[in-house]
Amino acid sequence: MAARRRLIAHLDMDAFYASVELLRYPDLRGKPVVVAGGRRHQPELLPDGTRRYSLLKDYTGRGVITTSTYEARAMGVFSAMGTMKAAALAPNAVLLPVDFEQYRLYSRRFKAAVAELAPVIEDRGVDEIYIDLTDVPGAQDAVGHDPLGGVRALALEIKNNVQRATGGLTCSIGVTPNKLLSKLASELDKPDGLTVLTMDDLPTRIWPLAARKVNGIGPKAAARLTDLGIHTVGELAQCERGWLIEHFGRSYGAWLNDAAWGRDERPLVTHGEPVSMSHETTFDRDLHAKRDKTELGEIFTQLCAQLARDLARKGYVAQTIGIKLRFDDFKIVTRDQTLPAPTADAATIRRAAGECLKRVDLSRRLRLLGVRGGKLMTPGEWDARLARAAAAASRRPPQRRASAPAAEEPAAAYNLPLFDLPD
DNA sequence: TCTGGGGTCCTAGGACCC
DNA sequence: TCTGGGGTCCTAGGACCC
Repeated sequence: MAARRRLIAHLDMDAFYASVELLRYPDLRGKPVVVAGGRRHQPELLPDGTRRYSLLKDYTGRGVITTSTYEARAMGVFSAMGTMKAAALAPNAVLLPVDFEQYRLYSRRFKAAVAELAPVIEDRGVDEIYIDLTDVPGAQDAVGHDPLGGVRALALEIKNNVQRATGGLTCSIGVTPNKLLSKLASELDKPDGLTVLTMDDLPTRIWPLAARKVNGIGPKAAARLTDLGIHTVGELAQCERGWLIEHFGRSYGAWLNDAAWGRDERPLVTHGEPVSMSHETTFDRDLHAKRDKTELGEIFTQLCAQLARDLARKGYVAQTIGIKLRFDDFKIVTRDQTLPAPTADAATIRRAAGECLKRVDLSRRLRLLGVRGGKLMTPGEWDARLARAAAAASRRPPQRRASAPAAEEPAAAYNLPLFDLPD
């Protein structure tokens, strides 16, 4: 009896946002299409029933490309690229606005389709998931001379189910013994791909890849590796563990060594509570705290109101309120403040965020402003915490009891925030 | 042609308590 | 009076990911 092997899949939807858009605009199929932020490029329905689309060359603004179709990618247009730069490369590509509601709808559909066949799923965002196939019936079976035939058939079935449930969307799947390798494998045969690897395939399939492809090696680490003469995963694997630890620290150095050798025992995380919620916006032009005070104040208040709405809608309160600023030189500054009690109230959030803002030097012009709520909990969790604290206090001698924090300080205790609330 | 918005996790220093 | 650890929370920044 062969030992059970760990079978972890990574499923990645192909050009997800763009593909969802093509479902409702089938006339765009085969054309270079990009999805990018902004509301000013909604397709226009003409009297004769046809649509007029915005083109990339008509775009002005500071947005970036969110997704592009494979036709647009062939012209050098990729996600995270500045939209103005993309327009220079593909001026006649069709430009569509993002519609997260629609993507979330299709996200739920494809995940449900996977769950019908394999219920152990880790959510990794709107367009990708990990799936544990280890204990799915048939996954461990050999088919003919192929010891991985069973899992190959299962993965194909998952792909078909996704396509059927979404009206034709394709995905790419990698199956390997762990999450790290599967994430790499799912990219090897994109789009509409399936790649099944074992540890034996490491030297031929993984080691030739750029180190930057590894999930966890970002632009900074990749640049440092390049400076050290390391470009591929294979070159990284040839580095001594101790040498990597010297250069990258105990934790990250050891991880780099493990990653290059395909070692990763992380389990799937099938549930999770949010840690923070935030809203931020990049202005059309850089704003100055004094000269553009009114405009900034309105945006600031709106961001707080949006955060409050989101918290309430999802049933959370936040005890830490923070702000994020990006200056015209792209430097980012954050400030935050933990409140005596959590809140989802717009005015309370606004007041706390205003306090944070007063601790920042605002002589430079601002490019971005954001508001964040952290230390999230449900109102019930907070009540339970208060009850526990009260019970503990009653068990202590009275002279040692700490004075309970005021639920909310009187408004007069706060100085006027720099960006005044409009009346 | 400059670079979005939503997140998570890690590190590190200082405060504060035992 | 001096010294010292451990543990936890708060804050700021930064890397990374989708």
